[in-house]
Amino acid sequence: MAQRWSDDALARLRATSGRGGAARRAVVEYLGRQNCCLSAQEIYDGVRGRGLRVGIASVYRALEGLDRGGLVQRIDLGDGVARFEPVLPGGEHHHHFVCDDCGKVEPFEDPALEVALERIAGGRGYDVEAHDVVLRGACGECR
Amino acid sequence: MAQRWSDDALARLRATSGRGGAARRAVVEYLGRQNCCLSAQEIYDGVRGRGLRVGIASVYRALEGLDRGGLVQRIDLGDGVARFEPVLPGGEHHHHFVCDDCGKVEPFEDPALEVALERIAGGRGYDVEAHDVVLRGACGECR
DNA sequence: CATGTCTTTGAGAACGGGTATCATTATCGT
DNA sequence: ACGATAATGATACCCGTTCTCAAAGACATG
Repeated sequence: MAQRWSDDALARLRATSGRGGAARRAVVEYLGRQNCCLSAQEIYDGVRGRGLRVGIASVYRALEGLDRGGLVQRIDLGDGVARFEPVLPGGEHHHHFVCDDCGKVEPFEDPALEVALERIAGGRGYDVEAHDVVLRGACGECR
Repeated sequence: MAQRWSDDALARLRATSGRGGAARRAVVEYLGRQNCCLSAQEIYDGVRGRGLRVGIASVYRALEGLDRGGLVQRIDLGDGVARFEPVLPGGEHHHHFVCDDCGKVEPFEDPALEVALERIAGGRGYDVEAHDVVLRGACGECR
């Protein structure tokens, strides 16, 4: 599935952008292997760790393209660092719990929450396209 | 009510910090007069606009103290700027809708959403103390 | 009220994530 | 293989936030 996302993302990037590139490919492949959000710096370190000489600017450029195409979700956990994670084709997605104590980030899913969010989207004059939910507190270990 | 929050916040700050200060008082009073979130820069400009010579560092210091005491909520709308708003004593609070087009920020309340969030807090191993919800899309005017 | 101690304050330097710049490199249709 | 042109990497830059430190202010005491 992750492989699937990477291939799909690369194909769509090429369709809108016209030309390929090694840095972009490295970022997409690295991102497709993860299952939760990563900061640009983490992606940069991860890709560099494989011996590829990519610039941090290229990481941001790739992420911007992915974000514009809806292939990646930008997540803000409140620490001033943007994180990114693949948007899976099925539409299912998760939210995040952040431990105030140890800083650990854990994903969670909750259908009832999604329903409540959908209702809000429909009920107001807004045209809601995305929603971010972050829970904060103490995790099981730190409690 | 706003007046009430300011007085309460100042009293509690003094209790934990031991000593008063003009900058802190100015920030708290300015913040207490608002009804939605403000950035540190907006608070700084607002206080300065009243002719008070306060430093931006003092604004951040006051906000940090208020945040530690749970008197203010830190809100991250995803644009890299932290915003702050008073936490009202009743416990009622709202979330935010951000227009991707014009950047307008509107508060909204939704009891059903709160219920869903409460359920999550209870159901997992976490000890949830706070939750942030941000909806993004096109507002009524920009649609 | 005057004094002394200790906290707060304001200005500006420092820091860090993210973006812009620009010469160089790589891609891909021809 | 060639050439037009987009992508890349290093680095300078921007801006929000934090740190530093001397000066000013607050409070207890005499």
